[in-house]
Amino acid sequence: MSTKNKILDAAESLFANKGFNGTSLREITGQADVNLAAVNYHFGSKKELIKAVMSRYMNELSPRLESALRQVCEIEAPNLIDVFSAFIDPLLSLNKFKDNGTSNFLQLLGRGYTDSQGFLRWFLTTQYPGVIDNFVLAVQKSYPELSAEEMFWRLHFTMGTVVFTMSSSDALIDIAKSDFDRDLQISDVIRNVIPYVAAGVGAPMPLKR
Amino acid sequence: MSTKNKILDAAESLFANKGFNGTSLREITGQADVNLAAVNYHFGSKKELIKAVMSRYMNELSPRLESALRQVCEIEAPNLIDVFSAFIDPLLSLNKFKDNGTSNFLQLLGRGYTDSQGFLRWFLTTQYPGVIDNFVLAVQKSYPELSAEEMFWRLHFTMGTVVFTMSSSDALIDIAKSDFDRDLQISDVIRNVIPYVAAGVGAPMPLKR
DNA sequence: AAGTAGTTTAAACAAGCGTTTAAACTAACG
DNA sequence: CGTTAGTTTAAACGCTTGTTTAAACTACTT
Repeated sequence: MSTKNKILDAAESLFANKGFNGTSLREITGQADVNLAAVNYHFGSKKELIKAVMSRYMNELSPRLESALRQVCEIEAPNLIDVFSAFIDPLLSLNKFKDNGTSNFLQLLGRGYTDSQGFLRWFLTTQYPGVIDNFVLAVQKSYPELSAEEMFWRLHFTMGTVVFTMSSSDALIDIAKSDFDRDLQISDVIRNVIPYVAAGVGAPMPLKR
Repeated sequence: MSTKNKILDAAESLFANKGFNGTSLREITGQADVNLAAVNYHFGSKKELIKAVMSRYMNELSPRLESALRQVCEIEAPNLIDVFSAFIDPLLSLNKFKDNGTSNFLQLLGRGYTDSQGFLRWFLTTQYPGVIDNFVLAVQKSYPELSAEEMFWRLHFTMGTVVFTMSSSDALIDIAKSDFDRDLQISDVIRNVIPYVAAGVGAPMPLKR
């Protein structure tokens, strides 16, 4: 395997588990078994390496997501469960693309939102706006009564639920094993969260005060 | 004001805004206008300082929360909106206790959950178990059909929603101003999130597969 | 007034960080 | 074979980190 890919793989799992700030280039190059200077040679800087790790996933994911969400919009009367279920297959397809792909990607998403002062939010909204646009369209078709303002809040809450859940999914799976004797996978976590966020976004419009 | 409190105040706002890993002792002592060595003299280490910042809030908050949740349990037929609304007054009371108290505390909670590999989860569950126990009791009384396993998941999702929302509440308030011309406060964010999490936790039990 | 416990201070410590340098190595082409 | 472009390497750079040291200062007690 190429040095570049060895770095990307090592950086990905370390970033997912310990955050961007919490992972040093020496840890990455140590786990990748390459020279320290290779990161700056191939990627220029640590920040560019972070972008490269995220891009590798987003380039795989965003066309699948956009197409799945467009399909939902073509349903005659879609509901919110349909909308959120559209995420399942594209997300799980990351596991074929790479071992632990789904889990790593979702954890990275969580890290990027809390580490590094909103840099990742800028990255996603500017580099991959198509996903967000199609998602909003699908939600609007499923719940037309939802005002733009209310939608803004609820989509943000949903982002929080998903990102936070996934960034601690390893711990959750461990607890499910010890407390309920269940052997769960990341796909089970995804399936569990869908009814929750669908109900949250679909909550009745609150009365004006 | 005492050196100790100057350090605690500076550390609190810096930790909330930049995370625990992202804040150096030199930034803290610089903003507090005290000597660098004062942190280690008064608190022993950075880790102990983090605990002290969290404890200052939890010691104020946990008795109020426990009592509010116990009151909910005494309602004849409480619903989930009652349960989550019980958090409002205790959380907002932190604003009397300190400027920006509510916002800072909730942001710190979010930081602690994602920074520092679950150290804060250990801290909260071992040091303040009474809050969690009373919360679970109140949810059970409001939604008895919810299985223990389903409850575990949904409470975790809720934690994620709240913690993530609050850790980025400053950004949210800014967006609400620019996009919808609304001047919101942290209390408005709290009131917005309650219908969402109440609906999420109250979602119908999924069919067995 | 001398002594003492508590606090503050400037300075230094060792360790880790991201990045840069320049030399060594590799492989392909003319 | 010699040259050249691409890659890897060890070493060092300058800087920041949390922590420690020992001297200076403060305020209260004997």
